[in-house]
Amino acid sequence: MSSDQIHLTLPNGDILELPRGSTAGDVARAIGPGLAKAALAAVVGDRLVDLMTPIEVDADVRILTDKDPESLDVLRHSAAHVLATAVREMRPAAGIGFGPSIEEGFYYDFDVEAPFTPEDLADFEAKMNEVIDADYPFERRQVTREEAQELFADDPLKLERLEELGDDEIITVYRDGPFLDLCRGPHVPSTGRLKHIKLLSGAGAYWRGDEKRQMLQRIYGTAFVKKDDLEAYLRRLEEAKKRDHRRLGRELDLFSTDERVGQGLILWHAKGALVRMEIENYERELILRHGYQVVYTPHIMSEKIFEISGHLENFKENMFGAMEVEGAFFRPKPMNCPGHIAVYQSQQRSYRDLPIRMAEFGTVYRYERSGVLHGMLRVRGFTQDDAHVFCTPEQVTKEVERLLDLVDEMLGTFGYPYTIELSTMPEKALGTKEEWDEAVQLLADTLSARNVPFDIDEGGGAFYGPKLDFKLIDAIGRKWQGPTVQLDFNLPDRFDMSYIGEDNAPHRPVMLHRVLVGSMERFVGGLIEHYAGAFPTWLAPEQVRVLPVSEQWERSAGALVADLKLAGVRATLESRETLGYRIREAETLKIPYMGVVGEREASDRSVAVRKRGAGKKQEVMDRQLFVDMILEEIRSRTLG
RNA sequence: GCUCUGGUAGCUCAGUGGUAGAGCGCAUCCUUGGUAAGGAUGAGGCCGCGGGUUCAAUCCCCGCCCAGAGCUCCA
Repeated sequence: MSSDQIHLTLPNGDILELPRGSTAGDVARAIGPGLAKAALAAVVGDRLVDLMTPIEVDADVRILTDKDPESLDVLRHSAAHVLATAVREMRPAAGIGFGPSIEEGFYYDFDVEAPFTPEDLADFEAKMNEVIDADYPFERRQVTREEAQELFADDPLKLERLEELGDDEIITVYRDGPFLDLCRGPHVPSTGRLKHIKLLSGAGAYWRGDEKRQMLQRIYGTAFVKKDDLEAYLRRLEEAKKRDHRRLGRELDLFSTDERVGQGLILWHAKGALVRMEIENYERELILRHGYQVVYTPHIMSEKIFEISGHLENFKENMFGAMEVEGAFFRPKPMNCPGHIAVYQSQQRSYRDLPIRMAEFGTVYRYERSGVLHGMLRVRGFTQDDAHVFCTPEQVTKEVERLLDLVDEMLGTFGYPYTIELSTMPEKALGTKEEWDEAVQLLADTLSARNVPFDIDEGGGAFYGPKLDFKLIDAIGRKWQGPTVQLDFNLPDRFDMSYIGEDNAPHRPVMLHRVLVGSMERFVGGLIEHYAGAFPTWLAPEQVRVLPVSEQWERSAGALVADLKLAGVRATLESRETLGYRIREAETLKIPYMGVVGEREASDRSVAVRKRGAGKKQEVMDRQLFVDMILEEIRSRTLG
């Protein structure tokens, strides 16, 4: 076997022998002209590379075509270069920053005098299509540091990036037509391989994401292999817009904000409050069944307790300022844990008392910078369905398991599939590395023991402990922050918490923080989008709207409303305007059921039931059956 | 907080250096309807707030407040 040959193993097990330094493109050509033409990139070993990168050692090689999901990343990264190509053609003075592919597309940051207008984006997109039509090959070239410095002499941002590259790193540049970029790759073979691109928006972005650095102008776009995929993505953006909880919140009269009240503070209207109340009632019933006790603690507390808890040390920038009362300082609480600990410490605890599972719908206030506020999803005052489990070290695993069950039951009720992330020690943290490792291990073991899959979020823990984050997946596939379970080996120390053990000596309890919905505000905001405003009957603020065909049948219809109300169903009577108008209105308001009463129904005490979204497919049924059906639907919290 | 964009009737939005319009909604009247908009009439505006330029500002300029798209950060 000669040393200038390498052996490349293909996915089907075949081994190709090629000269050392051959590229993945050569591999594709060796396999066949069809694949050579279809190839976009390749995976060599475990590395994603382009077809121009030389291969120096024996490896497994897999050629990627537009059928492989990995090639989408490459495609989008190349699209970012094509964007920069277009921008540089039209604005030669534009400085260039970074241009990576991201989850749903790509962006490129430019250093320009003035922000881009929507018209600019349209022009750039047109230019991009010219670049694509020109089908410039992407040329990869390895260069020395000195060469690179010369090539990018006029691009200070690129020079800065170059500075950071270690001496042992390979420096490569990529050219497509007139545009040259410092870039690690990989790229598709030529610009003509990009078929379906779309520029989406422009916005400011700090250089290197650092708010102390200059603001660049970022252009977001996306690219897909297939036209259908691009169109489906754009449709999904439209769908997301339609579901926007701020818009539905107003249209359905669920909540509002008021600048006189202040930024990031939610006014729950009667209908929104009903949705929240149902969730709270459900959850209270759920947790009492799961062995929790419910407490209430004050909204403001003396600063002393936040000194003990470490919040003034670690969370101060998120806390509202102090208010002075008779020489003492008070603050709105940013978390509920200190209050719960104080309840725990109101008496001496025995191991026989543990575990104590203490819950509260606790309203907390956090100072959030104005720019991050967003509808109900990011606010300054919110109510957490907070709970703390105080237990012995031996009980932790069991308690975590119980929490997994609780979360599973709760999320099932709302129809959310979910994934789990385990977050580890962040930079700014209380406690020792050993305590953290122990806690992380315990959580991981508990999940593994039940065969629950999870991802690791390195450094994503809260400052006081590692956590499990449950990510909800909504009806259109978006991820939302869901329940969290956090282990805390720190607060018990800071508060010097104890319980008396079997040995008649004091011991330190373990503390678990957990939320299910997280914040009522964020959860309801998310639910509005998940259900697109069409709440399942048990949550719907108005469950049944009864419509007499004409005012003549108002008495009969009114009797039905009375029956429904008596049974505990939220029902209303609407008799103005035409029947068609009222049906349209009820559909628009996404009321789950309409009950139409006319001559026929009045005479035999029935009702024509029209279900939301079902159009003319209605069912005439006995009124008692109708009431029972609704009640059962509410009782079982049926979805959709 | 930063960059940009916006703020006109309850909502969605037009509009102009000479104090303002549409559709929906709302009110009243007519209509008494059979499954997604019946008709007529009418009310409703500190044109976000403060200052400046101007004979004159909703419009131009400055500051502030609020909202939106992002950046950074989070339940």
